[in-house]
Amino acid sequence: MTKYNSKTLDFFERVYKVVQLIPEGRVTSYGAIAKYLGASKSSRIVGWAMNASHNRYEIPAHRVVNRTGMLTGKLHFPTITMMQELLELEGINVNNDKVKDFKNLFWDPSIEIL
DNA sequence: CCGATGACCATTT
DNA sequence: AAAATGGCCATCG
Repeated sequence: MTKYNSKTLDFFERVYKVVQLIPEGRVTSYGAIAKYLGASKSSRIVGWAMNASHNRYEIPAHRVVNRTGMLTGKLHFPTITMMQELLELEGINVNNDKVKDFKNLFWDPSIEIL
């Protein structure tokens, strides 16, 4: 598949690490992850990392949404309904591709991780 | 090498 | 307050 530079791979792995730390029933945003990694302006690259996460480890990408709580990445899943189903399995209510109580369920790594 | 695109976000108008 | 614009950085044609 696509080849990546060692630097990029390092950044990707850091992203995966944070994503894997997200507790069940909680969600976070691309920007929050980028911020935690010290690259608050590189939220787009976090999205790329998630795109590449398919070939990497088992990443709970369904717990990562954009800052408004919308399931923007659901189109990249094997099936467009999988993301929502996975979230609902964890007790997260999804309405019209948006996470309900997103503000309350939001998990900020830079705050929750010491 | 250059221009366009993107699972985004913050600022400006 | 809603909509447009810019920035950011890696990937692709």
